[in-house]
Amino acid sequence: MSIQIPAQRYDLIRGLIRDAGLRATRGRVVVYTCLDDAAAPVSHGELVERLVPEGFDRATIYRNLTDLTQVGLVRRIDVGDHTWRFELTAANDEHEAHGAEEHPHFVCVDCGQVQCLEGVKLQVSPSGDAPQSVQSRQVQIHLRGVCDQCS
Amino acid sequence: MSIQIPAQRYDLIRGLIRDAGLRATRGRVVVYTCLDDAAAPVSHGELVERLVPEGFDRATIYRNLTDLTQVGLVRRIDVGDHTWRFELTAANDEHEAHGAEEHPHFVCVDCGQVQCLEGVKLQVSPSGDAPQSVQSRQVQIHLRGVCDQCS
DNA sequence: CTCTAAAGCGCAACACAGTTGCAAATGCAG
DNA sequence: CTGCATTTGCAACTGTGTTGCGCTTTAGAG
Repeated sequence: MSIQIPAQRYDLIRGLIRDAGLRATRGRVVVYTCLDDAAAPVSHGELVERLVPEGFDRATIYRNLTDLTQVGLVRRIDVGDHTWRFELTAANDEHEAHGAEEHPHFVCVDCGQVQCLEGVKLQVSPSGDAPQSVQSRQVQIHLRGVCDQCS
Repeated sequence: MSIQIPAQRYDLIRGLIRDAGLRATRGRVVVYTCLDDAAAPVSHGELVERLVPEGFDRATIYRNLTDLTQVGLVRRIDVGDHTWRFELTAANDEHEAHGAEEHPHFVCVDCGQVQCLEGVKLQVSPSGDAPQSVQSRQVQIHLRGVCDQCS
């Protein structure tokens, strides 16, 4: 099973990568495509399994993932099993539309799905020893548990 | 700086470990004591750094941590940096430093330091779309931001 | 189209937390 | 005190993540 990408889609993705400020190499387009096709966040190991037989290198896949992460096309998460998983940020563009206020993210430790929680707020006791950044809500809030589908 | 534990405290901890169903070896008492003394969850690596010079072995420390975790004296958490951290469970914490329930942890995205947050609670709106595990508080809560020292 | 500097690639090796097999040492029940 | 199951120390290994370096490719200028 080799990697076949329709020319139109290839060029579209190529454009996304170049717009982000990276050179659009075949490796990057293929990595991006794999993430796009995946239903759930993908680990480096899974991509290696899939792409090394196609002639791509472990290190290249790794660097492409981190490069794409650095320019913001991809998000890197750790669902608790000590392996990084990657997913397109574009696919979850609603994140940006949520408005300025920081909302918590729920990560399923089983399937890795990330979900935004609008109805969950922090309640910081004034007497607390919490850092400034917590008190001023300048923090990312991650809840790790099992999602309804996986439980 | 060597490990000195007052006889009274040593025997107390020894008793806790034996009550939990484990043999109270010196290594286990020392590991437990270190966790008890720590203000924040401790990683295996940190304990190794601390205890190997005292003559303890990496593997022994590792196994003691997992043993203590298995019998419920210790809780193992993963704040997303690919290292396990260990802290005493509230049930047997004489210091009252930790509340009864599982508390949120603050992770500095700069220096990596982890801190326990006692005065921070979740507030889940009943109308929300939050998963069951969130509503029943069966989740680990992580706040990621910059700590006071790093800001 | 051709050329070139910079960016990216492949290889191989390393880093690092976590984990295990096994013989020797030790806690503890009786 | 003794026997023996548990625990330890050592050393080696796994799997994921990471990097140095010389070669190749990309993208843009000419």
